[in-house]
Order: sequence, then C-alpha cells, then structure tokens
Amino acid sequence: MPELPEVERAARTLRKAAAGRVIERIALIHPALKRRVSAHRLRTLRGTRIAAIVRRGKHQLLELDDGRVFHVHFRMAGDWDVGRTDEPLPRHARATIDLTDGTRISLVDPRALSTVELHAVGDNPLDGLGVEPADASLTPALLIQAFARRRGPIKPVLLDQHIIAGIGNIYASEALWRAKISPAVPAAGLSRRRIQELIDEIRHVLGPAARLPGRYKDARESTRIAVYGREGKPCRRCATPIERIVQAGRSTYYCPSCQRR
DNA sequence: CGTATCCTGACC
DNA sequence: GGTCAGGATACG
Repeated sequence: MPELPEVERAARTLRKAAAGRVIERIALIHPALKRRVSAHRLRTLRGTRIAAIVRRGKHQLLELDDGRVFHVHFRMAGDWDVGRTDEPLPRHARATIDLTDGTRISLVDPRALSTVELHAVGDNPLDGLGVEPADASLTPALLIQAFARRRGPIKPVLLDQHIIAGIGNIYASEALWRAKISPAVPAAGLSRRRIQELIDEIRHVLGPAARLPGRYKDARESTRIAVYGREGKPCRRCATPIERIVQAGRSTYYCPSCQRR
C-alpha cells in the first residue's frame, strides 16, 4: 500500500492511538525483524513514553521521551492495525507495540519486508533523505542541481529518496503523466519551466500532505490513478493506448503520445 | 548505471 | 509453476 499519502494516513492512525502513551512492550514476531533489534534492547523500551510520531518521506519515527527513536518503514506492504492486547493477533502481524492502556498496535505486512530500527539518542535516523515534497525548499533550482549529476531517465530519478522523499512507483508515473513529461527523458537537461510543472504535479498527486500550506484549495480533488496499471487502455487526455515499460526493474506506465521527450 | 535480493501472496 | 507486486539496498 504505502506511498507518502498512505504512510501519512498510517502515521495519523498511530498518532491517535499512541501519541503521549506509554509502551508496555514491543515484540518482534518475524525473524527478519528480530534480527534487527536485539531482545535486550527491546526490553529497554518498557515504560517509555511515545512523545510524538513524525512522518518523513515514507518513514515513521516514534520519538520517545528519553530521546531515542523507534523507526518504522513499511516498504511495499506494511500497515498498522489498532486493537487490544486481549484480542487475537491480526493476520500477518510481524511486530506489536503494546501500550500500558491495553492498546495493541500491530505492524501487519503480508510480504514481511517492513523494517524497524531503534536509534540511540543523538543519531540521525534519516541521514541522506531528500527534501519533503511539502517543503518550500523543493524548488526548480534544487532539482536542476540534483538532476545535473544524473545521466539516466527522469522516472527512476524520481524514485531516488535521496533527492525527493516520498515519491513511489505509482505516483512517479502519475506525476509525469500530469506534467506531460516522458518517463524516458534524461533528468539532466529538463528545463526550469518543466521542472516547476513537475514539482506542482508531484505535490498534486501526493495529496494534501505534500502540498504547500495555503495552496491547492481543493484538497479533496480527486487524485484517482490516471495511468498506473492501465496498459493498453486509452489515455484519459488523448485516448492513445497507455504503454508499459520497465525502468530500473520497475513498471512505468505512460502515454506515448502526449508525454513528450 | 542495471540486477539480485529480502519475503509472501495473488493471479495467470 | 511462473510472474508480478505501491521499496530500498548491496553489488557488479
């Protein structure tokens, strides 16, 4: 499920259930998660208050009141399930966060690719992460500079979280379609004007959490998927059949007619 | 830069 | 049985 809008929604769910509350225990169920944080370090979380929940890109940071950070990334298929400690675990529960009030938040993830980390006081959990789409510092000038070092096509570059944080495979195709930019054009060499259009469309497709405050009045405007997964179906602008190509191992969908090189 | 890899489930 | 999946990273 998760790209930026879905992670934003999940973080809000978590905030509602857990912000300001105290951890009873965090349990890692799946072996791949157990490998990441030792049982000993997990036990040190008991009695710690969750001061705040912060989303950055597709990352969720549970900021603990002792300064440590419990860091969760859903990867391809993670999500939160909020229940009670006396209920049976949901299907595909990979970790649980039990609170002293009896709430159990389960990390559910059929593919078990989600990751968790426990950061010590003072480390930066998001070293190298790119700019947040809603941040005013996301400007054409910034991207011109970032793109200049890239030789490859724009679409895989949009997925690079070191540049802009939070664009995933679906919305990369969607933003390029809306901006009428071919996914195959070299990132370097896009004009300032086209980059500005691309930034606007990235903010549009990623929804309210990616938009600058005070802009885009129509926050509820439909963000329905226009190209992703629509191979062979007519382009919603020009009716040309949508094509699918593979770039950097991921599917890209685009209109060969109205997305220009 | 592309490719393999981590995992599991859904679908052909 | 094979392929694909809304992610990220290690590697050649």
